[in-house]
Amino acid sequence: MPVARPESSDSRVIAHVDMDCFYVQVEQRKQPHLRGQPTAVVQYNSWKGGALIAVSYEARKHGVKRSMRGDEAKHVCPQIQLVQVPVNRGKADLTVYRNAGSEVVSILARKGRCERASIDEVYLDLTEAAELMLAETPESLEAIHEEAVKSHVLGLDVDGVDSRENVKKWLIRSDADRRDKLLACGAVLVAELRLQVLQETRFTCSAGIAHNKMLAKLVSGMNKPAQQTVVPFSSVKKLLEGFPIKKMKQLGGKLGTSLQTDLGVETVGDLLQFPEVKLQECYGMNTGTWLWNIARGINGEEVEGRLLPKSHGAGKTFPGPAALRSIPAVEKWLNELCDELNERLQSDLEKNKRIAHTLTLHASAYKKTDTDSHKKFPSKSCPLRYGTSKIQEDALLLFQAGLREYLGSYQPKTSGGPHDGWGIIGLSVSASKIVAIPSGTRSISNYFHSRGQICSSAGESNDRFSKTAAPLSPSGSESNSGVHFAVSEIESPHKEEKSVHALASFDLKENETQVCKDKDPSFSSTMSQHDGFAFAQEIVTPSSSGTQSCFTVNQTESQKELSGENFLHVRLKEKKTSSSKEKGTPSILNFFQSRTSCASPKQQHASPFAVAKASSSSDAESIVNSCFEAFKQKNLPTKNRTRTGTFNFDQDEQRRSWSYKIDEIDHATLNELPLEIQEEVNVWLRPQKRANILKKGSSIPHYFLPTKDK
DNA sequence: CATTATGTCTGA
DNA sequence: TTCAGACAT
Repeated sequence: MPVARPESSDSRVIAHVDMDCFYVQVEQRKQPHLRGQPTAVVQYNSWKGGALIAVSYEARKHGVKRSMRGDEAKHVCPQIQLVQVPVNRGKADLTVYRNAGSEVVSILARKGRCERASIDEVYLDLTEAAELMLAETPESLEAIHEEAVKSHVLGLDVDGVDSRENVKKWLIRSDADRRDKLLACGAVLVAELRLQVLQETRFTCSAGIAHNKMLAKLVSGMNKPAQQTVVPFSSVKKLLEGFPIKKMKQLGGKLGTSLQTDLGVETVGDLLQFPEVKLQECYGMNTGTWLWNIARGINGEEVEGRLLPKSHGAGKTFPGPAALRSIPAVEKWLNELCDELNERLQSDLEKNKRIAHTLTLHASAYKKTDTDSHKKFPSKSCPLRYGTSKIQEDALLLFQAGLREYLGSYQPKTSGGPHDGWGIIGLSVSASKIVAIPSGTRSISNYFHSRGQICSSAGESNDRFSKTAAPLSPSGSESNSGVHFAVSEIESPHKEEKSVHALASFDLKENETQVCKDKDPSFSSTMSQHDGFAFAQEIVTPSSSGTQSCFTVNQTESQKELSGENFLHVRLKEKKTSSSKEKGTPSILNFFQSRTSCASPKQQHASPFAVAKASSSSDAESIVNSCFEAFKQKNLPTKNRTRTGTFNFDQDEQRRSWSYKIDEIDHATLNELPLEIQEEVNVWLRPQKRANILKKGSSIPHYFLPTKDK
């Protein structure tokens, strides 16, 4: 349920950035000939052409919709290009999209706190940057970004015909409410970011800019693709009063339906008439207050500074006849899933220096013969031990524990034989409680050094753990440095039995635990062992993943380089030449359109690409590709440079300031250290309790107080 | 037999 | 803490 957060006066500048049909764009970048074509990304081609999970805007024009089958889509739009999601280990593999999402995040995080909301969406808190812009350049907003001028400003465009002149006037209006000015700055900042995303990734996105997350999210999709929408303070009420309640985030499900059927609420405006207490009675304290606030455009949720996912999961469904009906079949697929999970954990460890602490198995099942076939297959979790085979082993144990519980006491003795009347419809394994390995140096480091116990390779002490590093997922070209444990020792069977096996926190009943013990003698190891060192196994195995590059470049510097090459202007001054563009065909789209025009002689000089392409190719796409490659090469060497103004780190990580380097610690010898130090180490490796900071009792200036109004 | 695969968050 | 369930893309 949504939680109502107390709110301070909202002059924040919040943006929600949403990639346009993201998976399609990823595929189109890979196969440029698909650009501009009706395209959809589909997974599992075999059954009815597979399920569409992303649809290009060209295809949407032809009536193609997500949730269509590939066959349906072909029927509606015969020319449609269907691209399959990559399949690995017999299952869909979304790695390329995750990595592409990380590329985008690393760019969007440049100007303020950034929260990765999903694989293709982020929230930004640009308040500080906007305030700075307002303070530093009082009238210099004259140099309005070309893209910002094409913002849609709600309330400004009566009938959707807000000329860009009007928008420009609004953006630089000197008599404006301070909040509007801040939003105007936000619009400029977001426009710049979107352009940077386009330049550096070739992906377009849309955005909403408002005073809180809810409003920003609400409008980010209002003008798609490749456009942005601003919600001035003064237009909030009108925006919300007619807005369908079910389309509000969080209200698309049962709660929204209840609002409709039980309270007769169809629009957000309808909600205004209900007293807070009434809503609280119906839906509880938190949800009630949240609803009351939402109706008034109030939403105090903070943008969390988080660029990385909190968990990793790998799963697959086995619909109908594909259901798994034997333990060996389950084991086979579990192994595949765990293998993928392990690969992603390895990658996270290497790239982001993070360690997951909990392994969870989810499954869904049916029982043929049984009456209570509605019973859910229980999820089970246990401490996570690194290493494919360990994960596989533990996952299978979890599954078996779950299965026993699921089947209850009455199971045929012939259990294990094929077809016992049960079937597994879905399987997934996930890793959670991921914590960053802290950075810095400390006395412990000295301790090891003074004892000559250095285990990391000499000069490889890394800055990557420090705050200046940008631990973002796809950074494939990174050297395999960073974590240097004495793996050989830890991995020896001897050590393994001694200190690594740990499945203590199985939440099983006594008899179930007993069964597990039968299969795993080390089952009774303790939690603390797990917390400390279980992860150390197999982590050095070089990961074969990560082929994508991460373009984290110094912004100003790349701008120079770019403009020097006339690749694209980032901060454009007033440009009178390109004024013919309509709202519906935003100029950011011209990034690609102009490419096309590259091929046409008459417009060549007008295209930024004309300079770089050297007229060597007649293929517009290849021209752009070569431009892009040139850009990459120019900027890649700088990618590890410190960036200013970034917010790349988990708060946990930021709070702690350690003065040792964890990668210099020989974990195999940790057990022999003074207990004091052992405990300290354990603390870093244990998930940190998150401080529960709720701003209680702060004043709540409301957009539309029933009493004060407005 | 079919929105798949993944993710976040809250309440119990 | 763990697990179930809601919600989202």
